[in-house]
Amino acid sequence: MDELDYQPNLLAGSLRKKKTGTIGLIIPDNSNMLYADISKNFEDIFFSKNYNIIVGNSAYIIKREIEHLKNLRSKMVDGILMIPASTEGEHIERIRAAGVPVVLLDRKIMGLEVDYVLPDNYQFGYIAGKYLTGLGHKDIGYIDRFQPHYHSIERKKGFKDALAEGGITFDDDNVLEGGLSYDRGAETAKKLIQKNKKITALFSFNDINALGAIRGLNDIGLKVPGDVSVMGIDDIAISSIFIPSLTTIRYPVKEMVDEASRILLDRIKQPVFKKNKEVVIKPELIIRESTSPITKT
Amino acid sequence: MDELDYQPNLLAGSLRKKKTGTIGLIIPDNSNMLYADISKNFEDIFFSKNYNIIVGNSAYIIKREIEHLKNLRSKMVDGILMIPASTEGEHIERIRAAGVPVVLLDRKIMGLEVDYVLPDNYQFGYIAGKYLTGLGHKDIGYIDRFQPHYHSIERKKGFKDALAEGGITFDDDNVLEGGLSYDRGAETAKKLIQKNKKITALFSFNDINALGAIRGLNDIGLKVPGDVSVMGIDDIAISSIFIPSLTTIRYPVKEMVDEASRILLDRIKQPVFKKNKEVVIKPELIIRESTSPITKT
DNA sequence: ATGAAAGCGCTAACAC
DNA sequence: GTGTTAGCGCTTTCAT
Repeated sequence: MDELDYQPNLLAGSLRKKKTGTIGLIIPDNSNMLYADISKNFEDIFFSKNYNIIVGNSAYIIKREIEHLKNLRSKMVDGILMIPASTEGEHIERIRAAGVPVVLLDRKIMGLEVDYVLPDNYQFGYIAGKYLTGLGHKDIGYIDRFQPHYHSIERKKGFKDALAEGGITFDDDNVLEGGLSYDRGAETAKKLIQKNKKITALFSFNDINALGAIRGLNDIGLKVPGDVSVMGIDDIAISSIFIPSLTTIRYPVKEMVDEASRILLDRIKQPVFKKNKEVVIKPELIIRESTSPITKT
Repeated sequence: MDELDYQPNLLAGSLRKKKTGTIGLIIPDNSNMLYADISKNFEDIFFSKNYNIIVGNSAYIIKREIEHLKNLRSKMVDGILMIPASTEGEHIERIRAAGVPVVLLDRKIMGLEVDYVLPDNYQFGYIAGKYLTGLGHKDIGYIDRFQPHYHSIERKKGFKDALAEGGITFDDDNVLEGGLSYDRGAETAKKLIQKNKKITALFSFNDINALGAIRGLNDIGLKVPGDVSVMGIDDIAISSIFIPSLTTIRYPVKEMVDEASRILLDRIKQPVFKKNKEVVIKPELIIRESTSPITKT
């Protein structure tokens, strides 16, 4: 009857049970180290709970995200975790209305009522501002996201408040929208310094960008941290490896993934939609080599 | 009959058609940038062909790999791509015998007859040897994989041959098994230099390790490439970003993924198992800042 | 052409 | 407790 190597057809069982034991994960881009890390952490947790994961990269393209969502729904996944590609929420609302639990990570979509797990964006800015002013820096360049968004606005607000507490007024002239990439970081850092030679520190929207800034400063003969201190946000793997290693604020990947997994698993067990959850997790300062007390006067 | 937002249940169709439109991907560790890149490339290709991907991280643990394979088979995936976790092949043979097309990437498992897509490991070593001797280096440190394996042995052979062509005999004393990680790279580079002060160049098993080596050399006051040239293998994202940027031999990710996808898709269409394929793809030298002509005499 | 029915391989419900 | 059957939602086949 069974010839030793039998494996049940889970498809049939799933059809019957209306549970597939697979969950969907949609991220913008697996070659972004932060997202790769998030994805790996998810996989670990759900593997231990006997779930499989279908991953999809949206590439920040809303059409791809929509298509992935459709596929996942048709494949009857038990739940979905996603980092949204845009500020559009209608398609997400739809799949949730169809009864599929959805937990969003990283970004909030205004007007969309689902479960969220977010980093404390205000704190990202606040911690950086406090730390840099504590080192004596007064003229601080700020590299903002290319198109300011909900989260970047929060970060800037926190930064501004920290400066104010140190008696320093945030100078809008020291802000440049330098995008998120390494190359744009290099470029933007140079521009900022040329614009204002008094700058002794730079705070960037993310680590990759900050690393680019260090390279850019090096290229015009400025030493980090000797001449200019640089810090970023995320604490991706490169940041500790880079020379100089980067002072940064750790994106709480593990905590966020744990929390999101817990919520999703709960929703799967208990599909009654009570009040949505919104969990916000505090980040943590990681001091390394790229920052130092002010030396110029 | 259909209230606007109907989505078909693909489970039912799959059960009938014996085609799920999902394929399995097993990699050792998605937080390794090379594998993250491979995984992203696969996802892109199969998305465009209307497949979904179930990913699993084996974490180099054979038990996990076996479990993932079981799951994938039970979920009736149409095919499987994997980077094997070990040199064990029995469980892979079994799933293939059950009629699931399997393509292995990166490593060969001796005695296992499946389709393979591999980088040309001999060339990795040969190209490095040629380039370094071409720069005039004669005393070259070699950081080998922790436990030498099929691929690392090939690499060393190529390196040796290149040196021989330059009239240099490969010195086994210049070899240390320094593992694959950044930290081990730093440690091993220091040991090598202390062992043989005449070393002017270092070749490492992979980029992460080579980057660690640069850090290690820096820490004992040696400049790269001024005092010692360093090169690696892979060309991961960090390598072009690092200061100094790393001379390396590009792991042909895109070409390999393209080829593996093509083979897998073929096998899915045409499940008759003819002769297995073994495709070997040539890597490419990427010259950057971490290497320079010899200066010492 | 269009429509009815059988069946994919399981699980849950039901009968014994 | 054990054995049988109905049915999950599709696709495919067969009959009209």
